[in-house]
Amino acid sequence: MFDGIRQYYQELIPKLSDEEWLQLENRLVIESYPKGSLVCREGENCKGVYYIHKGLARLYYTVDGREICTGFAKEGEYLSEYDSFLTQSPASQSMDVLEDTIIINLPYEKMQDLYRNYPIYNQAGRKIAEGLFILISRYNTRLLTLSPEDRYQYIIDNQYHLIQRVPQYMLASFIGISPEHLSRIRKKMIR
Amino acid sequence: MFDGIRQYYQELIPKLSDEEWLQLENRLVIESYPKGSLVCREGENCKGVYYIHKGLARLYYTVDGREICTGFAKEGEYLSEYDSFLTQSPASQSMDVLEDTIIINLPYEKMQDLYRNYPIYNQAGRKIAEGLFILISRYNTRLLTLSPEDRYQYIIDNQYHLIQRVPQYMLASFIGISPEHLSRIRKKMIR
DNA sequence: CTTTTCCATTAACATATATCAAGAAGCCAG
DNA sequence: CTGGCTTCTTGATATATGTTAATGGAAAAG
Repeated sequence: MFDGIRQYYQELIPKLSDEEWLQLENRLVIESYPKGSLVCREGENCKGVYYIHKGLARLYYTVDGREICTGFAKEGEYLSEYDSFLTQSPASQSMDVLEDTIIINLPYEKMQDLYRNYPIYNQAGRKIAEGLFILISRYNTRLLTLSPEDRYQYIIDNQYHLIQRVPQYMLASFIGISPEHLSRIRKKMIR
Repeated sequence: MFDGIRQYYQELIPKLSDEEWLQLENRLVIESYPKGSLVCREGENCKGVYYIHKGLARLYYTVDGREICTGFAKEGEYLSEYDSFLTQSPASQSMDVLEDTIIINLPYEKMQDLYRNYPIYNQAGRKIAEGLFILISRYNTRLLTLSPEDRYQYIIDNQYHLIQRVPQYMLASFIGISPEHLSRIRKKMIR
């Protein structure tokens, strides 16, 4: 069960000891979410950082009753409304799962506890934050510098699993356009 | 000279010792940039994280010969093409200064050196990365969920110094619209 | 299976925002 | 001062993209 996540941390902290790992493992919580269910809700404090053991999760804003997706995570990846998690303030995005999903959750209090008592985890925390920064920064770059068509092409080239597992109208909002417009772009690209 | 930046780190690491601080101070480099000069250029590896001691710096993409601003930093704030800095890969944005500016630079190698020999700085690195994540994440939120008019209003309410120190056409690209459109929005808001 | 719901496509139309072009205003340099 | 940059404004026009609505197919539910 914990093999994947242990390897994940082992790569962040090469010299992680068995004892230190055990301290983390003892703080992890396994949670199971049926397809379509909410992991955390906009307006509430995000209670964890979520490692996806199996399944697919999504992060999204709700604006005027419409959903705008900003991120997805599949097996072996992390996802969280990290702003809300870090500041323990109301989230501006919700998180739900698009398939039956098993999550390994590191709750906020446990994580602070870990930082305090096992300072080596600051190194993991640093690299996680750095990784999330790079992720959102590149997402931003694509939104600001590429055309809608090129943004879709980027997904085809680099995140093809999303094309297979995520409904097209969600991908449309992910690249910042309407579902109808994406449909037209696809039609044009086929020619 | 180093008072501001020392206090900055002291807040990130409350129990920072004099010895540890000295190790950081010895690695800092003071740099002076005349108004309009480049701190780092798109396509090149970003060599530092820059603490602004005096002046005003800006981060921007160049797309089809046009500049798109994504961030500003004034005295007491940090700025960097952090993706490029962390990965030591070509930057997708350039950084320049809008006024005569004095920067305190922590170069990449020195920072890695610090992480290795003084692990406590992982805590500072974590908090800096977390802070930068929150910054870009909220910028993203505003771009995706607010109207152009509300994004401009946000600057008036929360970053008024930008209105005073940054040319309007740069602010326009910062909120994701053309200079002409911002001019019209301003006209409408005056009424 | 059959029914319902969800999703993708297509077309006609609407609109926000960009672009182009010109002039006015402010500001710096000689 | 005065002439030249740079920036801001304004108007006319263009266009990318959104919106609305209808259709058909696929997938899920019973």
